[in-house]
Amino acid sequence: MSKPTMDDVARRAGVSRALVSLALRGSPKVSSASRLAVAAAADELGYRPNLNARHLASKQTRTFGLLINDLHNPYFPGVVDGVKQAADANGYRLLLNSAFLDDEGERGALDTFIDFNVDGIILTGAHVEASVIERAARSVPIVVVSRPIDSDLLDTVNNDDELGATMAVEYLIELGHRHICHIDGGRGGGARQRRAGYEATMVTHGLEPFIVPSAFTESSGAIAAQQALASGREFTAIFCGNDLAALGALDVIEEHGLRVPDDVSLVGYDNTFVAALGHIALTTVDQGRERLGALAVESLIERISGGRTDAVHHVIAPELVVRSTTAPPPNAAHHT
Amino acid sequence: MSKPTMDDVARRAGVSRALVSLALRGSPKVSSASRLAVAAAADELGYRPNLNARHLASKQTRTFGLLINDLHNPYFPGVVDGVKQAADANGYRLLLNSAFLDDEGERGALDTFIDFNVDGIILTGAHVEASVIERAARSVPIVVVSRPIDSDLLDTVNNDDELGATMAVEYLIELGHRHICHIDGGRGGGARQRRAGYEATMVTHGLEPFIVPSAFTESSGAIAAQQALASGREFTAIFCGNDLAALGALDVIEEHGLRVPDDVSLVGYDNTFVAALGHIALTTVDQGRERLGALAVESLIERISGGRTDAVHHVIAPELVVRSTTAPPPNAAHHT
DNA sequence: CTGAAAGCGCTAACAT
DNA sequence: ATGTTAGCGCTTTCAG
Repeated sequence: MSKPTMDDVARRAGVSRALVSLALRGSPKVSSASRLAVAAAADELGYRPNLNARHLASKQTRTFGLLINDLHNPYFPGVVDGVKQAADANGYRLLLNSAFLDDEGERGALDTFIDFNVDGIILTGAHVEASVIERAARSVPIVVVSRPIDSDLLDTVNNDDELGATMAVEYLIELGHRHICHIDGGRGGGARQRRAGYEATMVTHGLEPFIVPSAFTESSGAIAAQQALASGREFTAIFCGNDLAALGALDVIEEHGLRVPDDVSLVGYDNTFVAALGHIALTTVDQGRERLGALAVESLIERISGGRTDAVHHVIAPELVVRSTTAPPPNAAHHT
Repeated sequence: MSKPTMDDVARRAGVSRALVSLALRGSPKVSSASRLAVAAAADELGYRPNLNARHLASKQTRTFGLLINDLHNPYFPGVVDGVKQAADANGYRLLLNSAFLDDEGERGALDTFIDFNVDGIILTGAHVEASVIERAARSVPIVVVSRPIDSDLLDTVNNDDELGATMAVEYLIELGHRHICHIDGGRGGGARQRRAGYEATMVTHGLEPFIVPSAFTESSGAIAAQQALASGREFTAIFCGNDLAALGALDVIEEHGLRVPDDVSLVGYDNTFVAALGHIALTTVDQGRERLGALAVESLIERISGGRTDAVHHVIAPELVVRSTTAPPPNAAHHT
């Protein structure tokens, strides 16, 4: 005796299969007598609807595909939380896929979502070319989180990276820093905007930008810090593309016998839990990641149920979180 | 013009639908001529098979459900990596679900997996009662990672938590510690075994156990450390249930003006990336999490393709990773 | 309010 | 090697 089907329930309840379908989904056009009979029968049989059959017949899955690139980056769980909560609240399931940082994998994950007939896709941390995402967006609503993409085929949800970077750099300048290095985030989501914010702010203040290319990982942050130190260029502060890179930089700086923040100030981005550890206490910028996740779901639902078809690009304001890795530069006294 | 179906491909290639099905799945009983014609037609049409239809018809999904409880714990991404890699290698897709730490959610996630008809389920970090999991295991192969469960309905994959704990405590004892506190992991996977290892080792060495109940999170670790400190009981070292708890404890210890490892030695469990940060340099125990993930997939495949039906419980050896949070106790000189 | 009938797009015998 | 014929389990018109 394998799993009971809807027919079994119908037979047991003494009604037709169609009615069972309606009753189980709480349709208003079912008498309460039948409704009860069906519920009882389903319960006794331990009936569970076969989702594949349902999805095939209804052509919708009440499921969102969520593609996360780097599960190792503690930034993402926060986004997932926001997405998950909003999805739950709206009766949507989540199909998660982490893609291991390679474009081929991301493309494949997108295709799989579409083949599965998800009702919408949320991408975060995806590196794949925008055109690939746009192509996919023709068959299903897509929203991209934490990566600004200028497209009218899909929605995006971001914090204002440029503003966040500006806030961080302005803060360092206020502290008295003149030589501020930026370890950038390479292809990472929002990295370009943060770099732009850094650059513009430096220029505005008549300071010379000093950018070391890197990525959103600890190891690349370490390498970049290494290079910055080896370059011989003077700097008293580093603004890193994200927290992870800052962590890597922190290690290298201390290995070189320099102290943070006494010799070098350090600022990250994302306000991940690691930044909050008392032992690290990294000054950083908070994106409001739960909020971003929730907005992503809302966007999708607007398209699905609200019939919206034009793209919306959400931008929320980031927040500077000052902790203990920032202080006036060592020679601040001379400058005042 | 909506998505092309298999019929469209068949028509275009001038063959029957069944043949398209076979050709597309690389069956050997298709002439290379047809194979080519089908491939060409599919390509021109941009055909993609509808997975829901396929799954419904074939009654299998080539998909594993992966349930992770706490996405915020950096331990899990490692397991996911192992799982993902092994799944890819064997042509299985992954359906991830993070469950937000509540039993109801976990139960729901399990059901959803089953309703989706996944071919197997991998659970990690799940707190839900074993009986719930066992019930689910009657309809689909299940393997539980990093939580020892004595059941012959499902497989488990674990590191030897008791051994790992023993190694950690033995190491502290060797360093000269006599008063070692254990901040335990409560309901967390493997927590009971680690506690047992701690307790047994202490007793073996004629030392008195000092256990503070806690959980696998940073905040609970902090609270527990607070309690340990407030208790007035003497201790020169703490063995924590996992890295996260150790991080929380570390903060509290330092807030109390004590230094690690000079005043208090600290050991974690899991060897997450945070432990490896130069700035933290936490002594900890490595479970070999990628390996655990890979073994989980292997177990599932043995049941699915190998026809295995009796339960297998894998236990792999953990490894002590000594870093900088451990040192002889402050008064070591007196003891020698 | 309820039932009958026709698919959803694919796979899987069974023939040929 | 290829085509025919049934379904998989559900939803959804359409009558009544």
